Amino acid sequence: MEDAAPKKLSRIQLANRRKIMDAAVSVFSKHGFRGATLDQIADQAGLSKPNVLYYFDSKAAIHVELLNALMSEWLAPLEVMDAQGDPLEEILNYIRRKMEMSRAFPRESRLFANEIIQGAPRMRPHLESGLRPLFEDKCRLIAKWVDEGRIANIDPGHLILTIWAVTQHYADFEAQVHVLMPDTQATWVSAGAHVEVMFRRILDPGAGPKIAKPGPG
Amino acid sequence: MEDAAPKKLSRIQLANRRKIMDAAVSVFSKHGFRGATLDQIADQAGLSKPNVLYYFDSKAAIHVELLNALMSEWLAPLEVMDAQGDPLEEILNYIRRKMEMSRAFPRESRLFANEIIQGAPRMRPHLESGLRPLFEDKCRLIAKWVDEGRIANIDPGHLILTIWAVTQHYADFEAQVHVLMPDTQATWVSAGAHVEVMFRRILDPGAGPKIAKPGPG
DNA sequence: TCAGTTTTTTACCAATTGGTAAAGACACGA
DNA sequence: TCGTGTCTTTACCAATTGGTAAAAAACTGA
Repeated sequence: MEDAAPKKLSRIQLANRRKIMDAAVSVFSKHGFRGATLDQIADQAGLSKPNVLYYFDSKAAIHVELLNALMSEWLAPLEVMDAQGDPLEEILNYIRRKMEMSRAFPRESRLFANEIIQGAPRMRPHLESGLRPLFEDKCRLIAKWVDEGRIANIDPGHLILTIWAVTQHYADFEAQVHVLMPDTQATWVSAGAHVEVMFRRILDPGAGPKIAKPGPG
Repeated sequence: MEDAAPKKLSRIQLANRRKIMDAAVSVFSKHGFRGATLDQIADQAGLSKPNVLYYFDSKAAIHVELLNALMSEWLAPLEVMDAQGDPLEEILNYIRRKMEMSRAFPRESRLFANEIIQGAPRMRPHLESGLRPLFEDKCRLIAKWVDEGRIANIDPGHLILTIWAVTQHYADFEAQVHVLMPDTQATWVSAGAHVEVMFRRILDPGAGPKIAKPGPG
């Protein structure tokens, strides 16, 4: 119903909404939803607070619009994982894309991380309806590859969680990583090499089935 | 100077301070520092707000005392990693301890995660002085094991980061994990098996040096 | 140019926030 | 029993918070 009006946005509206969204990514990712304030967002966007509220109904509205807008972008790399391709390369390409996203969009990664850590109060419906079907779909695909012996035996769900954990860690925990590895640029390079080597070892079917798989038949 | 007074704490003081700390873990881990309020902490502790401030100077004081008190507990599993033991078992035991901590103390894990994600504004000194030396020490140990060929060739620093990322992910992103794997108990069991298999594959020296190591000599 | 619309600013709230002052209730040894 | 120190409550702030009303300004097409 409220989606029925396809009102065109003027040049100014578009520009200001983008300014606000960009500022909101910074502020929400740095303080979480409760810790972020409209004044901070308005400041960073270069607008007055009432002016921000002229474009968005409320602080919560900014937050959900941000999450919704970013969700599909965030899931895109997983969506392109293709049943027709070479299993190892498909998974490694997914990992490479996720690493690149962590490097290029750390604020966005931390925005999601904040929301999830704090219990996903505003995003759970989206997780159920958007993330879960995709997750289950790709789990089935990976399980098939495992069954066919094209990658090593591994739990598909936990594999995906592990990929998220490792790749997003470099963005979400940047502050800590930076303390331990001060040369940021070198860290990203070596991190890329590390995850590549690591997941090759995990997925290489040549290593043979170390764990008996209680498969059908 | 302020540490010079070893004032004994009465039974009541001890009990109430513990109540406050426990409540603070819950509130800070759920909302981050900025998003948490003294009223929430007081409520959850079953005390009035001024009474909470009778035991702690300020909201910030509670937060830093929490982080400081938990820091050493959190690092303990890494400290016990022993140069004398079997490399693979030492590392796997560390991983098992970290998994157990994530399972048993997810709030504490999220408390740290919030602080780090938000830039570690109140914890950076501790990271520099407490975490970094330990991290570097264990990196040297792992590097030695790699040099001796007792585990597979891998970047020690990134290995440790990966262990943190994977183990803490199950606690920090519990809300998301729960959406994707609703049976919480089964998830912890399968997760334990998964990380064990995974890191065995990563570290098994039998796999041979897949990457040329530009070592000395 | 000018009426009509969109955008921005100014001036406000009421509620919540972290924190204080001071009086009152309590504990406990002499 | 009393007095002294510990603990708790009540009653407050001043600042910040998310949000509103309405006037002012800027832009628009004719």
